Amino acid sequence: MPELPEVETTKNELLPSVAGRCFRQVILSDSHLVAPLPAPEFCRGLTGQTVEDINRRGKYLLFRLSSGQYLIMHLRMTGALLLNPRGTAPHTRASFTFHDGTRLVFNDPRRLGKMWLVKDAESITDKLGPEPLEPDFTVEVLAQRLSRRRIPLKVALTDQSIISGIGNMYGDEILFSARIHPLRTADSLSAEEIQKVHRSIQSILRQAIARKGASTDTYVRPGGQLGTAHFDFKVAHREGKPCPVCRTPIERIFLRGRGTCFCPRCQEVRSAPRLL
DNA sequence: CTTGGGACCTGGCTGC
DNA sequence: TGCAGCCAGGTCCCAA
Repeated sequence: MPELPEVETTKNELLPSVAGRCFRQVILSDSHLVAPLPAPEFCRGLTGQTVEDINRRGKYLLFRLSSGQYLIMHLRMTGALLLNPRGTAPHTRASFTFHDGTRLVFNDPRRLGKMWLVKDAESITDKLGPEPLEPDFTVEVLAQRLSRRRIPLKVALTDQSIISGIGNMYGDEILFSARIHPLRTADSLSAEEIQKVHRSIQSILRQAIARKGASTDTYVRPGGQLGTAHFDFKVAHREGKPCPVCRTPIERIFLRGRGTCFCPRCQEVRSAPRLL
């Protein structure tokens, strides 16, 4: 599932082939993919515009256009962007052809992905919490974002309005790296534990970006290559397998209807569990 | 404030 | 072998 490292990789690898290119033709094969304009107006509005830059905010990709508008994309569960794919990808939802012949394809088997053409990117991203890899995301900022929140830490880490970019699998990896139980409430952490969570957020995400993301499911890089971050996973997607540290079988519980994997020995509930 | 559930969506897996 | 039914989880929305 595309989370921050996958979206960051997609942005980085799209940029050299897309920046400075002008849209010649836009074809939508799935009209409910786009908002707020109806599909025909979306295509017309994009045609003739040049991509000035691509940025990432949380799990969103922001294409800044020559008109000052933004083309915004969210890959949700199974979306992927492909550059000049060979043949016809089976789940093509949108196809963008640039003036120089470069082709960009939005592929999405489950059709949960979304695209917007808007004047103001803020209208889409304004509810997102801070970027966890930016220099202003300090330990103090994390402490403040988690304070007075009586929700499980796992739920807090994956709440896009508290911190942006972390999803289910990296949330599990971060908690294992910090050796903290996913059910500990966000407001129960000691200063030392918050420090550990902060370090883990940055190291897990940075390492995953260095590995070009995790190809556990449908995620592929724009050139079609797989990411390799999932080879580093210690708990995510590893229910029943031995913990790489202590060999205890990895457990899986449900939080907010989402599976959460952790090591019951390395991530013991020590103090102030409150939820157990 | 919090939790839980449903909705969206479909390929791939399970079990009969 | 075939097919119904479940599962995956990012995001939003609603009820309690």
